[in-house]
Amino acid sequence: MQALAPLELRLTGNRRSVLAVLEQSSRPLTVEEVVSGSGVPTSTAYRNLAELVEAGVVVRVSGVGGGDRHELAEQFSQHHHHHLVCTDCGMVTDFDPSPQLEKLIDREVDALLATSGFEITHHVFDVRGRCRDCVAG
Amino acid sequence: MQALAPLELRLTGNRRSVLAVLEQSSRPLTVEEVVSGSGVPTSTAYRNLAELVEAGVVVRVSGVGGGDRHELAEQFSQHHHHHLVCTDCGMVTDFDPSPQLEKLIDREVDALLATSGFEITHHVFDVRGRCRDCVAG
DNA sequence: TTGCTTGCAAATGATTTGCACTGCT
DNA sequence: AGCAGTGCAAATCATTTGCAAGCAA
Repeated sequence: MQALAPLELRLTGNRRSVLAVLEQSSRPLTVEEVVSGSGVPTSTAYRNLAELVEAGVVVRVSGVGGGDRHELAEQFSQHHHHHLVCTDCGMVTDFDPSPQLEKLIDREVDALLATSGFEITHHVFDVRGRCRDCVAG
Repeated sequence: MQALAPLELRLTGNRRSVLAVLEQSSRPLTVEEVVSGSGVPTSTAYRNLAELVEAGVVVRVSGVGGGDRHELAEQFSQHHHHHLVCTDCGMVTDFDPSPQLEKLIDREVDALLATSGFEITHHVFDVRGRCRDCVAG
């Protein structure tokens, strides 16, 4: 993770820890999960995550209650993906989209770009439902 | 809006007001907007919105900070649609998806249904960027 | 009448901030 | 050295809840 160098952020031990936790996760994490996974104090975790989001290294994923979740921006993680969100417990899992769907989405986004006046940066395709555990429990 | 009859919710003046505000809006509203638009006290607005979400009449849309937004469920509003979210000011606008995209999304969702163990209820396709005002401002 | 609803104020829980201290570069 | 970064505790903000009084069915 060399991402911080070109930005105005020092690569401190705390930030290293926060990024390491996000890097090792296959799903977006809540602040609480980042704190317990990294050992970084809560207030610093909030501050670091906010800075990293601001810098574009991390993205906030809004789940369903229980606070926002965070993951590495796609350019710093392995690949483009989408989210499977449990509307019951709030758990978020990553999944890969089909190339065909992505292509069509890109086309749709281009059309919106032309008509909406929005400066479009990215898209979110979330699928929602109840996860295996919640269905069972 | 006859939606409440079959549910276990009384059609009170407050709920009527809350639903009226949502009905008249072309975009999802924050709790604060619902409160100022309906005159219903904040605590009651929160309670009503939660009940309506529970009953499936209203859906919560997670924007970008500034609290969740709410809109009528698609079966009670005009049509299926998606959201254009401004990552700067949090504004959410509705837009119509292409039928072609919807078809492909449905197919993708079917595939996930088979592999994920999730009981899938619906999908969210959001496009994010900066709105005309924020780009200008 | 009956019990769901309401409104206020107090409680909660997540997130933010002031400030003095620490440690990166 | 110099200033960004840190940690604690206090402050803030959205949201939730207890409880007595009000209203729909």
